[in-house]
Amino acid sequence: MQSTSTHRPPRCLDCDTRRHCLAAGLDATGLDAFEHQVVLRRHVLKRHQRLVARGAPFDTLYSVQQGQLKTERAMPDGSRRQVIGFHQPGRLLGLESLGANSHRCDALALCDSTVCAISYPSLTRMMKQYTALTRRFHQLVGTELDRQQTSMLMLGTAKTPQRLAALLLDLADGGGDDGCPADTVTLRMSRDDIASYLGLALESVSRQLSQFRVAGLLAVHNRRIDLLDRERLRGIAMAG
Amino acid sequence: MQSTSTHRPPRCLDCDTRRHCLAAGLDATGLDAFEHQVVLRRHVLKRHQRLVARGAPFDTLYSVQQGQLKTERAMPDGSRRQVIGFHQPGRLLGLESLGANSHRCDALALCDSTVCAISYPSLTRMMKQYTALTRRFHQLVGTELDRQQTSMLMLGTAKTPQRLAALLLDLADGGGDDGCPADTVTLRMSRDDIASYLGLALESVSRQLSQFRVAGLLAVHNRRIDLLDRERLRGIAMAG
DNA sequence: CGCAGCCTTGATATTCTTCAAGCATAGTGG
DNA sequence: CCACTATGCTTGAAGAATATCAAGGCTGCG
Repeated sequence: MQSTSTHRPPRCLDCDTRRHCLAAGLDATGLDAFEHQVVLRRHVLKRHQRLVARGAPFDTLYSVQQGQLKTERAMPDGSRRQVIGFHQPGRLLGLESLGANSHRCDALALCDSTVCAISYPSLTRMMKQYTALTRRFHQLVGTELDRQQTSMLMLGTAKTPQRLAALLLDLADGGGDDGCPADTVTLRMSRDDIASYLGLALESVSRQLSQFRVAGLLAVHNRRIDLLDRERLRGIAMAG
Repeated sequence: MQSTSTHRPPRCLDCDTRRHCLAAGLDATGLDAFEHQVVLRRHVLKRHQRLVARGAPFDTLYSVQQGQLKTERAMPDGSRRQVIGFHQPGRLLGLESLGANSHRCDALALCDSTVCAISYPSLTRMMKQYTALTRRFHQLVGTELDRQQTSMLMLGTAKTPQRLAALLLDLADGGGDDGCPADTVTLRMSRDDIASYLGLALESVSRQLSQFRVAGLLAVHNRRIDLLDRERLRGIAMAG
């Protein structure tokens, strides 16, 4: 972890993403305990700043409060990197390290972001008492596994158009600040990141975007994408 | 879940895989509580028998005691299936459903197997009291996420030879009944299953096995594979 | 204004899939 | 016990999808 501002953004009670985060479902007392015993601090990250480095000792999970991050993973020998996930507010980072002593992924901010550092030992302690917290934690873990399996399914069986359409729709859902689908998606990541995540060459991503544009499915303005025909995109994402 | 024998195979105390399963690390008292309060029953499965059907209400996890199972996943519309994982003794099934009300995967026995059904509500209750159990559960969850991310990395970035070499070495590790690497691997799954898991056509798997054979890396006797040159296989799995 | 990074597009090369045929194996019933 | 059949596996040839190589354009920042 690298140096970050020590400024403390919204406390749990005032936090916009409380509804979706690990603390969701806690009452006022619980929320207070969570904030003081479990949340170690809040990190304010600048674009491209690293939050977690692979190999760092694991005792902290991270909850995205604002912004967006990517997690990356490399082969043991360093060859072949891949983006494993894009993380929007409410998602938990570091879960794949629960079985190890050290973090298994790098995590980097795609835009200016804030992240809550969560003490894993303290979380464990607090879960003994707060069933709602345990339930929520397990929910997030399950969702994460589910999401990854969906990614595996994409990487294993889907062609380029399906992969890209699915990602765009994914980013659009929950991309609206209200958590609702938005008709315009701002890509916070480079074409390179997208390609890596989808298991494609970056040129393929570029070409596919152009094809979607020509087909009238969307409009491309740099990293802003206007979804013009959600229905057809959804059809492509599902069945090709 | 389909009908299974009601015979109860090894109790926890006598179980060979206790060392690797969810109950690892529990003392005698804990083990007793685990067996009586958390383990609902043990399923004896015949080859090809289904343990879990996608969509079944979720309140049970499964721990593999003996044998091997595969989990499969399909697109919502049913097109495109993929094998998500092969599960050997000690592994937990159903974790991806923790965030949902219903199971998200199918699970099928690849050979005659026994599986412990674990009540998720009871497990949650018992974890409040037994820290070691919580720790172990989180460890298994983390390992599962880690494993899946490694699969994503393979599916996204690796060529055919790398994928297959990595799988063979994976199956060899822990394939020995003592949990140690074995020099001969018995594939419990079809070429089709392997291909699906690796995101390839089954013909590609077959061809690649032949190439490995010609190169003197292994010998193929149906589903029994003798690994003749682990080192070179490992090199291929890592860097191609 | 100009540089640097990012993105698009085109041409070519490669990998993998698909289609098709034949072989081997394990299981079945005579 | 043996022949028979279904299933799974291997191999070959053709074709499709995608990567790679190469060049040029756009954009945002200094």
